[in-house]
Amino acid sequence: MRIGELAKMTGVAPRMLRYYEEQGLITPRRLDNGYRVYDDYLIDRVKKIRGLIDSGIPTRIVADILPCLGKPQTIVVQNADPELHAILAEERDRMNEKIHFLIHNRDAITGYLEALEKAAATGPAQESGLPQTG
Amino acid sequence: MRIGELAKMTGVAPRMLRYYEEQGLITPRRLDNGYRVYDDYLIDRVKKIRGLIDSGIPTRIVADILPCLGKPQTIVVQNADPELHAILAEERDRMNEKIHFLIHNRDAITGYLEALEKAAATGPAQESGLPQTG
DNA sequence: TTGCTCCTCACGTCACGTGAGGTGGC
DNA sequence: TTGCTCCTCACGTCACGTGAGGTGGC
Repeated sequence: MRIGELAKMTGVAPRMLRYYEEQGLITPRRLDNGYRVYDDYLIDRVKKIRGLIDSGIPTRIVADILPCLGKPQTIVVQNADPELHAILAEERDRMNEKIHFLIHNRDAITGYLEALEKAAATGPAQESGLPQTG
Repeated sequence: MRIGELAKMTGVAPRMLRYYEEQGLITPRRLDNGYRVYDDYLIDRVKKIRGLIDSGIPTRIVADILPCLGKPQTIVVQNADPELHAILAEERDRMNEKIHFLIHNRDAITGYLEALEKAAATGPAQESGLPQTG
């Protein structure tokens, strides 16, 4: 499949797929005309890459983590150096913090939205209590 | 309080506090020597700013959302234009997606870490099954 | 003076977005 | 030819990090 189709399958823009290639996260083959060709298994890989980057993990660490997330049967744990363990544990903690923060903020925004809708239903000039952030 | 103390209280680097000021999110007073002075209530505000930016909300939208999250008793819902409602609803949805993604990735990483630790306990040369991402 | 904090540029980085200008295939 | 996709530069942006070079207060 070519870059446009992979972009549609994953929701990741072609520009970003080229960027991830530049960062060494994916290495598609090329046709004679220079067009990139992607195998089907890369759909999953790209989604994982997006998930990790979205989690705030920089590309060079994504490159370390990726082999841990694919083809579980073939991962030889012995190969994992202790440094990777530390990196992963740190990232997990950071992700936990982020999850809590996100939930907190989402609830605050949801509360405000509900107040807005209630106000719209009962008429204008209302005041709103809402959950506190911080 | 000065910038260094606020940085300690919030975990946000002085450079970032100056950046948020540049973006119009906080406006500290100044001493005669040019030093920034922050009131106590800004601790909370800075934490909220961090939370929102960490949620992937850009500073110019943070500026819109901030007044909704502080001093709940005094928010007059009437003042909120429908555009803000749409922005907030969109952000809430985005945050929900992100939360799910983060939880999924965290679980995958946690699973791998557990496999690593089990392998370390039972000896080397083990293989690891782990939860799939994607 | 020493050591700490603060200040303002100002350049670097990382993960993007967005063109410009050109080619390939139906 | 038209319309679509693809290509490679290459500059812009946003939220930062990291100095350089200098000042203020104990």
